[in-house]
Amino acid sequence: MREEEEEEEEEGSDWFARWEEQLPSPEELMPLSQSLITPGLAFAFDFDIPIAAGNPSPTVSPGYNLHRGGHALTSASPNHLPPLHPPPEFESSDLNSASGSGGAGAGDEPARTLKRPRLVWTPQLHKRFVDAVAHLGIKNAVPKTIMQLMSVDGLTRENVASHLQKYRLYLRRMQGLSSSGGAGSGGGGPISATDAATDQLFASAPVPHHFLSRGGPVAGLGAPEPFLPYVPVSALQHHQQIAAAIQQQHFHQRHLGQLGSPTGSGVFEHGFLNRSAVSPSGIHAASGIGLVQHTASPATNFSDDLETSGRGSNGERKVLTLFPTGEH
DNA sequence: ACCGAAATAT
DNA sequence: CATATTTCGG
Repeated sequence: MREEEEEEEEEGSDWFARWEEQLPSPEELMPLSQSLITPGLAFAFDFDIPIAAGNPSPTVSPGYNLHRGGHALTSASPNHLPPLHPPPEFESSDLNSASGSGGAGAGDEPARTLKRPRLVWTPQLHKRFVDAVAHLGIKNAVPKTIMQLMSVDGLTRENVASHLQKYRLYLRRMQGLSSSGGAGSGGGGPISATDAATDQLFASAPVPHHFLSRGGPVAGLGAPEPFLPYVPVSALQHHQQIAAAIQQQHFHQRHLGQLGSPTGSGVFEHGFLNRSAVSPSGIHAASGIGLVQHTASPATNFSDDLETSGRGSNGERKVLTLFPTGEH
């Protein structure tokens, strides 16, 4: 059979291996009404009381609401391993579905002045973003399309647009760099420090060859492929979102000073989409989620590909460097 | 209405 | 200080 030029997923991305088996219909997940975050998961972060042990309360119904209390949580521990007592079975539980379809019109949750916390772009998420863009072609890669292709719940056009903006700048930067020999210092560098930092994120994802400079529609085909699995969303998540919750609270622990490393502690701990959309439906949201079932592999699936920690602690900026920082 | 970049907020 | 969100213009 044909092999697309898929990006070979290294380490840990098993879902790629069998994604074709369960490949869900785009229509199924297209409707981003499902709340990816299951209530149970929500509890996950609710347990902020680590080890507290007690927590025998599967009773649910606490309202996954993330309390914005400031509690430190595992902050000191470099080890952000997922708590081992996560909700073993996060079924949909009850959750006030009530309205469900009955609500009909107007049902949508206005979210009551709920401000969206802050979306954290994780390498995984970014990866998806890049993949989507790659398949769409820079040309057609517009926020809306990308957003739809990514099929990530909670992701809004604005989110993508913003990221896309940065991404483009990033690409531009690299392009220009190669050619300009030394240049650089002369008129000042429009170089924003941001670039350097963003690099680490962008570097995490392989940049599709032709991204630089030209971006044509993928070979000009009329019917774009189904893109890759839309599913990873669930797989990607898992404990990460827990971290997200943490981050959500206010965890902004970066602050390294001018000499600190950008990747300081906690930068890579960010989580994932933390949006508990609270979709009333919740019914089988599992459409695309629960497919981790008949895979033969026992433990696997989720694997954290995040590592890059590299925190030197020595005060030297450690940038992941997949690309030469362009040392000038 | 949407994209794109700047400005602003966290 | 770095990032993400929001605002402004095309």
